[in-house]
Amino acid sequence: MQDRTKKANKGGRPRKFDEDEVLIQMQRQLWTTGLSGISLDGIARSAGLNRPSLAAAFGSKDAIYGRAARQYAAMMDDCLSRALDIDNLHVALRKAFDVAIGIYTDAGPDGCFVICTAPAEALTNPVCRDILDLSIEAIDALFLKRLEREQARVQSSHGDLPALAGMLGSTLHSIALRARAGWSPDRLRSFAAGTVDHVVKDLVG
Amino acid sequence: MQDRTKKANKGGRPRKFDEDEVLIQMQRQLWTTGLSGISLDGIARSAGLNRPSLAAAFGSKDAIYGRAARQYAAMMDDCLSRALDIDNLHVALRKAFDVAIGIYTDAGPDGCFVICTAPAEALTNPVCRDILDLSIEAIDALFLKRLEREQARVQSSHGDLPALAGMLGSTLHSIALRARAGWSPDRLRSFAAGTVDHVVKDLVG
DNA sequence: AGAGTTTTATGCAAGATCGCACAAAAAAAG
DNA sequence: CTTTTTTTGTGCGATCTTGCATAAAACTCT
Repeated sequence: MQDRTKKANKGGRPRKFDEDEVLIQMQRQLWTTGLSGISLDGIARSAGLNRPSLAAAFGSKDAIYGRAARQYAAMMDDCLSRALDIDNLHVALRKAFDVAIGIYTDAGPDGCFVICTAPAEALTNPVCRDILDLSIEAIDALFLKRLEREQARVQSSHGDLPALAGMLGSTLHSIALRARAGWSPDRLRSFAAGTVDHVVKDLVG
Repeated sequence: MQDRTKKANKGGRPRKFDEDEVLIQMQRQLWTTGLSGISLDGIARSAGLNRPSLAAAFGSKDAIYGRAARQYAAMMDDCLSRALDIDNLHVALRKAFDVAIGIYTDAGPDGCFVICTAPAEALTNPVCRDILDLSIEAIDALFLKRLEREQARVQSSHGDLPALAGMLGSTLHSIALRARAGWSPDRLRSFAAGTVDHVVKDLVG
């Protein structure tokens, strides 16, 4: 009966590594190589611990990927939610895309962890399929919620909200891919502005 | 000095396979598993020939992927161009998305070959990076060309054409991912309609 | 200090992967 | 019929990958 997190230590040799820290390192590795692009050996090396330790702490490669992906998705949701919390819709949307573009390009042309690495194996690996599906729905829901809040604020019934939210989600997906293809942050921001301006004008103007 | 295609046969044992036919089979295999999701052994098995023959005819796994991807991109470009050739903008765009959705879902929830398999290894494999970048630019260009044609037809200077083309391209990218996540053709068509209607209204209405 | 517990670190064994070599087979050319 | 050319099919060897076993190390609790 293994506990998912660190079990309440009642003795035993102490770990040489911090679980969260190692998870971040493995996340970065999987982010750049994809799930099948790296072996358990490679992950262990890049995380600075040996394979049996890693296997004991995290399990199989799929399990590691799953945890890394969920951690990423939660972080992303958090960052976007905070940005979208801004009162002015236009500012909120631009901020949300700015934040995302930052994450997609800060450490290199990485793009989105989920959007760029999960699809490749979504047909053969339930872990990838599930996280992909969940992430897509989550992003749509995030934008839709923000647009609904805006529509409630101004009493206008302009615009098909789910469609507009879908356009914002699509733009984010595409930016994730374009970042991976090497587009510069500036170019990505300008690209995002096109859709954002459009959506805001349609809803408010 | 190897010829890329079949060299003008002036003797020698005849091949037991058709090169184009085998390429299609390998393309389908790579489409579902991704580049790193299958071994040369597996590709050879699924194509019905043995590894040395395959290596002699096509080269490394990267070379195979490159040819499969280029073939797919050319096919896609062709299909979309034909659809966009329709005079009525609204009909043309809907047709283009219908065709794409067909390709993305006809044989299962495959999504787009390039968009779903290239990003994962784009950072570590120049072949993947290049085909991804090219495909993104090609799709943008395709939509932009069609919108410019429309703007020339009606003498209106409404709308930021590159931005609108980008929104259409983003929608196509997103649909490629959503198809891979298991969305039904009907749901995808309805999703596409949201952006298409929007773009058409902005440009023409 | 001793017992119990947990992690570390090394290493082995089985299987996958891939490049390459080599002989046999099948066709054209002389 | 022989030579030349090209493909086929088998198989070997080196490396990678992964699960598992095992002994030593480090810490807690009694």
